Amino acid sequence: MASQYLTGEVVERIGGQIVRGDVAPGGSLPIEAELAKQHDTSRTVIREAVKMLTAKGLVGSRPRRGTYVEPEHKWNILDPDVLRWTLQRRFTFELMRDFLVVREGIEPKAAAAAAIRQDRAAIAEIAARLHDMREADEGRMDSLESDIAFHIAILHASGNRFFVQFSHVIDTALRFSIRLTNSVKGVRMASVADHERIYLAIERGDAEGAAQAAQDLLTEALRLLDARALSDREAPVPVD
Amino acid sequence: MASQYLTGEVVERIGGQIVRGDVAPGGSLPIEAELAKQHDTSRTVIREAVKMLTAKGLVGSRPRRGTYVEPEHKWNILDPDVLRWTLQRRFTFELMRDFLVVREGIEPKAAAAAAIRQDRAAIAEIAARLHDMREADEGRMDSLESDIAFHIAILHASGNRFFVQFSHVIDTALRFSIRLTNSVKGVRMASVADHERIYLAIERGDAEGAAQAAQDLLTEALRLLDARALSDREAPVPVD
DNA sequence: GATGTTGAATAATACTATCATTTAATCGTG
DNA sequence: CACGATTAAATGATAGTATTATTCAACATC
Repeated sequence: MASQYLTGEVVERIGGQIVRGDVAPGGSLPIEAELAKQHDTSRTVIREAVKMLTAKGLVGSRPRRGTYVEPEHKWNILDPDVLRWTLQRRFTFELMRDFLVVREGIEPKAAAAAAIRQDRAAIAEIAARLHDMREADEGRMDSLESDIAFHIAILHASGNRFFVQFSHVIDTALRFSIRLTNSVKGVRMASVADHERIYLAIERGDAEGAAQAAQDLLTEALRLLDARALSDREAPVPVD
Repeated sequence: MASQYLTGEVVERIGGQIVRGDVAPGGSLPIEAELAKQHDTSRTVIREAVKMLTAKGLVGSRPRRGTYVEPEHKWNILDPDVLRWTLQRRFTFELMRDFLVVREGIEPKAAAAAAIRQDRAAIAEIAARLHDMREADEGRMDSLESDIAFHIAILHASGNRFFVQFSHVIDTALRFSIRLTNSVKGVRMASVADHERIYLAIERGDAEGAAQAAQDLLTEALRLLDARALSDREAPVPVD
């Protein structure tokens, strides 16, 4: 081996394995030398990979004890990588529901903040993404990407540093969320009109209206999710 | 050097410097060999430290280009370390306000979820933390710690995996937030009674009441913060 | 003159080997 | 059986070398 971005690949593999549950929290990974053999690489690369996983809260390591998986509550699930692994390997309706509840907390607040702040450039960006969504509706653009971009644009327009940072979380999770909700046959969950309501409220500085419109969109998504969860009971693991 | 957990110290130092703004986003850090000399250690340690900072989104590195600071929007500010550095070195009323708005999004939702879920063990934990707060009020316990523990307990009682993960963020940030709001002379911002209202609503399964009580507490905190921001204009940088 | 190609310099990436330190587990004693 | 000393296993740290991607500039080509 020596494929340049090798450390990243090892992080990806081991991180994925851990999140998938190959090693239970509290359990030990093989020792560094053994991991090096398993991944056909040197101990140095393994050490650097383990350090990255440590930074994400997935593992810890002490002399003699070895490298062990941390309890789940220490995992930094808001880290884009960890979140992606989690959604890829442990996708359930329950998790999706938890995520929608978080969005209910964040997005209406962000929309309201954007309406108050009136950052013209940022609002123009939202309009542009709305335009993309219309194009996508007629097949001239990617529907998933433009939908995500619209939601991200609102977070940016809020001017709240934490909301901006949430973009990564929302971005990663929406790729799964939207794919799921859209996959319900015959139902186009998030219509362009619904999104437009949010934009218009922000544009005219109507904080409450923006929050309400964002809330409505998510309430509807939750309703659909619950309906579907009831129909195909405990049917997880799609995507990718 | 050779102080055993050296890598962590180097991460702390370099991470702190970056967040403080010693190197502007886009700018380059010294080359690995130079960093090793500066921190009086080996290149290996520097490499492992840089990898950890990479995992937190603070830096990137490519052959020939060197190690460079990523634009701020790529920083994983929800990472406990990054958040702590940010609050330690860039503490402003604006940031504090942004954080309170996030809490407004999260905590009422978590309180409502806890009221619906009715996890008796988790609710007992909230009661215990409330009890600690009363003790603290009479000087028999640490006020900051018990206040934080109370809020964290609610997040756990929500049963929402993302809210639980938020504990780290809230925990880190509250250590600064509460210290600030409490430092306003003569004003005890978060009274035990206010917290008790939240607990009682959760306990009796009143989702809306719990959300409202949590919301009220935060609204009051915001009001106080704004009032203080007006009085001692642009006066940041306390704590630690 | 604009554009594309080649090649040398450079700085990071990857690997190997070795020593130091910490600490869990074991072994001997009292 | 308790408990301190010993041992050994695993990570932590260091030094040095080989490899490779990237940049930048010189050069050729259109």
